[in-house]
Amino acid sequence: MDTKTQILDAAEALFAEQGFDATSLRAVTACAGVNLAAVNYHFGSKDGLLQAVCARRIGPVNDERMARLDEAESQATDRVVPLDRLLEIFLLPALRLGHESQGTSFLRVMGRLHGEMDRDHVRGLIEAQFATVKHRFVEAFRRTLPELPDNVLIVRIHFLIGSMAHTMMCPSEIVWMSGNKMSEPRPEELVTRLVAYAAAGLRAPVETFETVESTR
Amino acid sequence: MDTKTQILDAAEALFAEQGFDATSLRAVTACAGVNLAAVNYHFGSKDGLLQAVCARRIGPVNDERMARLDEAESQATDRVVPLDRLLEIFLLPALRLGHESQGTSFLRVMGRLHGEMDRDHVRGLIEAQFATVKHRFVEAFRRTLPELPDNVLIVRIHFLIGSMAHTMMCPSEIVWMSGNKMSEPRPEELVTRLVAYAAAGLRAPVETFETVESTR
DNA sequence: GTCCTGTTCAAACGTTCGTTTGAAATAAGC
DNA sequence: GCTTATTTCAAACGAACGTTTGAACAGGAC
Repeated sequence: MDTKTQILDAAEALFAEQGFDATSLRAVTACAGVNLAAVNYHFGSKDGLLQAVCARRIGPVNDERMARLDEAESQATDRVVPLDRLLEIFLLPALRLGHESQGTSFLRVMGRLHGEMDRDHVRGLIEAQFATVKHRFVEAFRRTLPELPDNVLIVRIHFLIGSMAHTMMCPSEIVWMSGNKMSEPRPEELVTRLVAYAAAGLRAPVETFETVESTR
Repeated sequence: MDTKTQILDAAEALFAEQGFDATSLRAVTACAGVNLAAVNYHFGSKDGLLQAVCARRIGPVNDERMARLDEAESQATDRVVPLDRLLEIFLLPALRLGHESQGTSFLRVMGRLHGEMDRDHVRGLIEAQFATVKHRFVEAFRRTLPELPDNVLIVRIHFLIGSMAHTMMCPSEIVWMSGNKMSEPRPEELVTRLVAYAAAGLRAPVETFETVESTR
């Protein structure tokens, strides 16, 4: 029983460091201090290991998101949750993983997987885990931003998820972009800043077109 | 001479489809219709091929960004380019690659590389290509948003780049998020929407803290 | 024609990978 | 305490990988 979690911890760390493809099962088992065959015995295959690594973290995060959303909607009138609160509910459980000792490196795994969504097994894994969360939050955003046309809302949520994924994946890029004058912000700061940034973006007036085409 | 570009085209397409690690040189050379050894002959190694694939597209994009920024700054008073114009200059050359026949798949390569920034050879490659662009645009953003503290500005630019990278990498996620009710937007529409969204986000009032901590 | 330079080719090299195997070790059931 | 079932282990398997090699081929220069 201990072997399984040892493998999961090692795999999580190594996947985060080097990516899924670049991490060999030999490296995982060596880092975990177990036999090479243990991965195939406990998880069936390397893909099965990836699935288990993800499920262990995503499940609780999405459960917390849903619970908080349920609570906020039940307290609100007409189930309309204010935008800032909605964003915080969506972002905080995910970004706060970085502070828990075990979940530190998982953020990078998730961010990385987001970038591999087009590979079939990864895509299926992600969509299965996030289908209900997506549905519930899109609905909630729609309720709190009723003036926004649906296609605009969807694209803007896509931008939001991009910022979130990018921040989860490579927060160190902030350091580089500041010319090494900043250190990596704490997750709470990132959430606060992203909530303010995305709330303003989501509330922006809907664009009138042709502003871009005319510059060509 | 033809062999080189045939390899570059094939590699670009396959890297975009499957990622760098998952693409074998045998697949590249088969797709290009050339001999396996041609890659090592013309590009030295698989990493060299990746570098060449990137350089071929990033160079012109960044050149165009710089040229447009130069032009806009010279026309503006005190070199202060309006925020919307600045965003458009930054985003359009990158996102418009998707419309050119040859560059279609390169967006995914770039987006993917953004997610692999922590692997040393990739990081070095990206930072070298983007160092001057980063510097110039951070300065330009700072001039047009002088009221924003530097650490806030940097983090918000990071959010912007996340939205851009995510949009370049997996625009099809928009289709999924809409429940297959939308089709993939054209690049011009994406730029217009992202400009409006990011401009509002960048202009948002600076956050007063403790709004998040208090909810724990 | 002869040399020289640049390019292509089939074949192989050595490594590393994910996975499998069958026996040894450990734990559990009764 | 013998018999199950479960878990570990060393070793190997076959496949796929990036890279190298050395011969074959091309086409100008002179």
